[in-house]
Amino acid sequence: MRFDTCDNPKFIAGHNNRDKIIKNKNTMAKEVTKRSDNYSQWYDNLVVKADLAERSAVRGCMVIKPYGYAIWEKMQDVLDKMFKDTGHQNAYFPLFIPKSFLSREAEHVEGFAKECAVVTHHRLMADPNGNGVVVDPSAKLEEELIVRPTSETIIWNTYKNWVTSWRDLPILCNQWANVVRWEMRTRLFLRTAEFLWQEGHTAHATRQEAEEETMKMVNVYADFARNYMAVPVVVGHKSPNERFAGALDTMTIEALMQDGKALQAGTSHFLGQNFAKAFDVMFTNKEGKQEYVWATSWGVSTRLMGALIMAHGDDNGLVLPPKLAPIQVVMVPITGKDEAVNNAILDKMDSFKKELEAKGISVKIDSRDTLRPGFKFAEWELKGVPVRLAMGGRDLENGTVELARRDTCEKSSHQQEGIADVIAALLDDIQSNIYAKALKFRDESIRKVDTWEEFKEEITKGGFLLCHWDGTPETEEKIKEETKATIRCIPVDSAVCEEEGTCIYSGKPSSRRVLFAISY
RNA sequence: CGAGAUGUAGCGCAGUUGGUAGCGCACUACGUUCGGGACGUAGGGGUCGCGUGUUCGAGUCACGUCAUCUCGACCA
Repeated sequence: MRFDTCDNPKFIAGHNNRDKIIKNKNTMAKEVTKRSDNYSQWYDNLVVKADLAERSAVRGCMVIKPYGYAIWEKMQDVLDKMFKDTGHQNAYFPLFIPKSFLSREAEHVEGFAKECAVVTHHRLMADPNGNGVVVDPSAKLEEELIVRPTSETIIWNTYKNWVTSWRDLPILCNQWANVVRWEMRTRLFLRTAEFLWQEGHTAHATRQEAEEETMKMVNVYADFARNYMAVPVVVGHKSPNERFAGALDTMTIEALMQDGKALQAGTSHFLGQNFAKAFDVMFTNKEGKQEYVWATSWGVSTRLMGALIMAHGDDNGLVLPPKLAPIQVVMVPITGKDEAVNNAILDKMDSFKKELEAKGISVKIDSRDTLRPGFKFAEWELKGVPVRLAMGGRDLENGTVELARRDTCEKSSHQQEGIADVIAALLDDIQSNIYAKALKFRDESIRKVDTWEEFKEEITKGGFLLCHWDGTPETEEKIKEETKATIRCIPVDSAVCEEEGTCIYSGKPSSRRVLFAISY
């Protein structure tokens, strides 16, 4: 485990009342847990304190607050464009699925049955005993409805009517939706009973085309994670044990969190003809023969929010990559008694704001006059705003401003002239810096391990272990039982993986290494 | 569903051998402040999770119940 702290002593130095600062530091220490003390608590704490989300009155369900939702919306905007650029269209399918649909595909039902919410009645009535309302027994549904845990079944039942000829293919649809999976234990963003996601569902005439689609979309996710979230990911295939229920192959992007645990951040499934057969979706091919359609599905969820928080956050709060930050620059005026000076500062800030907005940079001027600057600094750091600009009476005289970057907490003084260009460059630099930092951490956390003894020791330290595996589900299961570690993926892309060796657990021969970790 | 813990103001907590509820933060008003989480003064806010019992009297004791959290099993 490793944490980079950002406890800059400059924040304290020079203040004329050290006792007060220390007192306040203590107060904060109580409020915000440090990562090294308790990583889970730090995470939960941060999600709430940074105003991203909170627990709701409904068991296992969260309220995503405006600031958190704004980040999700930015993610949606980028992903939606990427989907459309790769030829997909949005559509919407029902929240409810007839219960019988779920059982059409045997593995699928087995995978999801345990976590489905079921609608049994369509009406309530006043309780005859006077205790509020009860279900109206006469309103029992003929066929019960499942609240979708994922939409393959309802969608493939629909696609049946959309496809008759090879000319109708491919179908490339995506939907933005909520789904419900009744989990035993929940954590904000990482695992909630209801969550938001997108699910792409495509239908193809050939196996090859569907396999290419599966690969294409996992690469879209990897691209998004790396270039927008600034989170490095490993792309690979899931082992049969970890595969999506009903898929022939599941591809995944795996990210590493700062506590050394892995997080599955997105998946893309090659479904073969399983759902086409279950829902009887056939087409006439160019040769005039009847054939089952080939399918894929792929999704990312609000879990990405969790990945974002855990990949970059520090003991001062959230650290947002500029490309996804709802507010990229916050301006804090340092005001005093002189109203003329205060107004001049705010006027300057307004002009900076216009310049920045012309460059497509989002800016907030924090002109709340009942709060002191120090409080605002701390608050915007907690919320992860990439760049802060502060300006007071002295700056006004000198023609300068102070810039602070969230990723390193470094402060610097700049001339007002050309400040928009400086900030634009700084945002780019922050984006690449936090990626570089996360990449360095991730790369340093990948180790090759060749003996079982070493494996048991190393896995407790967190990170990814590259090991030989004999390819059997039994061995994977044993390793999981003894160490809690699972195969996160069989990496597609790594030259280091492809070498002969012997399975770490069984000693049987293996032709390539796979990636193990303890995961969320 | 197995093991453990906790429910007292919006949040975090204290509350002694049972005697009628308090602290910090937050909140409201006014004033002084404002370059790293300000200070003063004055305020407001509670079915002590719920129920039953013991008692003259229950936040406190007993039994029951509900909820939440942590750790397991399950999962994007």
